Amino acid sequence: MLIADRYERIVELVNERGSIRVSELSTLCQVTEETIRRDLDRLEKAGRLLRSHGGAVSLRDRQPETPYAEREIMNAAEKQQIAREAVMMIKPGDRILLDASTTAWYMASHLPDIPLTVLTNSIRVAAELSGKERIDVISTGGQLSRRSMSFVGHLAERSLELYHVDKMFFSCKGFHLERGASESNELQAMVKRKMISIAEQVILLCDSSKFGIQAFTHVATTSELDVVITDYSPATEQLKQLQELNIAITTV
Amino acid sequence: MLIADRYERIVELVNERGSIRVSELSTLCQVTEETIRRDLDRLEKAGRLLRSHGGAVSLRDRQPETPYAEREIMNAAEKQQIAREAVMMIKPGDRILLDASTTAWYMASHLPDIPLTVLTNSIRVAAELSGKERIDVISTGGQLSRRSMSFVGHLAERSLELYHVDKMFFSCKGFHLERGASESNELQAMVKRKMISIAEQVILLCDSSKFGIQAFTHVATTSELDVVITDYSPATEQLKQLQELNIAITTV
DNA sequence: ATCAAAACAAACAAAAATAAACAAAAAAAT
DNA sequence: ATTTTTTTGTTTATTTTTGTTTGTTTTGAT
Repeated sequence: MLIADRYERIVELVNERGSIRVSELSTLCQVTEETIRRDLDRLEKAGRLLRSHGGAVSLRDRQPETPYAEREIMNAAEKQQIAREAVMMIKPGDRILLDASTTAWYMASHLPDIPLTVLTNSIRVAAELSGKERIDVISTGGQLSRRSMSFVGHLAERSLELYHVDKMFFSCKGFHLERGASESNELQAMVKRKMISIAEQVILLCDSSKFGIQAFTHVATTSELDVVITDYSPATEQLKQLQELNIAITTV
Repeated sequence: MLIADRYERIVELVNERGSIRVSELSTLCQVTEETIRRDLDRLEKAGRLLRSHGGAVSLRDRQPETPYAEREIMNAAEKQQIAREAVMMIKPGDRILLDASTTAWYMASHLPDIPLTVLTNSIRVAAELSGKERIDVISTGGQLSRRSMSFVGHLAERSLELYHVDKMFFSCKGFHLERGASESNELQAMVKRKMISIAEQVILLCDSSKFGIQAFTHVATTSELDVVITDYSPATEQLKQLQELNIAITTV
């Protein structure tokens, strides 16, 4: 069994039963208790369960039910999956950039509390990360955009110019293989374009609802992307196209 | 049963019945009374119930409506009064600056939804104002300061340099007639000094707990202030001093 | 006020769980 | 093919939990 499969199995079991002992997981997964303990440590850091002496407890039922605003979010489960996958790309010490998308917000909530520098224009991301002490959070500032609870405009772009980051994680309204990533709002698009220009590696978080869509404003050509994380399974033809552009695609 | 499960069970039982005896919990959970006592100590420390001789009582229904963080705020009523008074100084079309103090946050919540431009380094102020559509909100951005949920540092100061405002409303740790306004945190102090430099009119929001106090870092000399709003009644001598410096004082 | 029962706190010891260190095996990177 | 990294199991401390014992404090009835 793959290690990731075991992780999934453990989380599943914990959520199913509410709580479970290390010893039980050990026999169920056919690995020693030590291994299970190490797994639980990681899963706890990843925010997928809670450790307790002797075993682990589920986060479900305990965490406040998803707030009103969140229930309306499209493809929430897929976005969460994409966010989890994206978090796995992050190493301690990384300087990363998160945009004001829902998926980036999910990423923030799944980020382990490790030394990191996070630059963002999202209030929600900043607020979420305020609870993680080891993470250095920097906000771009700028004009408040109510709809996305983020900062845009000249000041936001100007602030971004001061920095350089290892990885940028962002989402958009639409993603089209030939036409690239696009956004419905001009101000948001401008901020994202600036973000791309200061990032070493550009990672698009793209749930299936965005595939094949072209929105109002151009944000990035496909070749500007380095990685696409998605729950959509592209056709063989499309995969070849991405390969030719040297873009890694991760399907969750 | 896992320890965490027992904790949950205890809290649940306490909340269900309002109160419960150690002996009863002991038989229900199948552990000795000593263990229950230790559990109750921890749960009380975690703020999940209240200890009492012989057992524990629920916190439910006892909780005040103001959230936990707000309960700890010193002189909350006075600060609210000061905030209301300060809001009365604001005219439609004003460009104002709010710092990251509790009083400024209260001001934000009392601001009417009129055409205004508000510049701030506080996340709470920005979030509060996101509900008022006619107000243009601009955040400075910068490094996140967890304690005050605000932005500080070079970027915050740099952003401020781009603007000029009619009125700045701020608070501080201490205010001393001879020594001026002071702050305990150097980074916050630097931001506030910068704020003062870009404001036409400087208004200090000063509840009585701050009067006569001198904190670590200097923020502003008394003569830099234009208005002081306070719930403290200064002595005639002090009033004369303020008058000589041409500083208006409003006592709420 | 006095006293006995109940409740508690502190100290200790045994058991369970965990953490740390190390080496072997497996997987990934070069 | 090799080196490096990651994962895993094993062994050995260390910590946490729990029950027990002993002495102290609180409570409520006399």
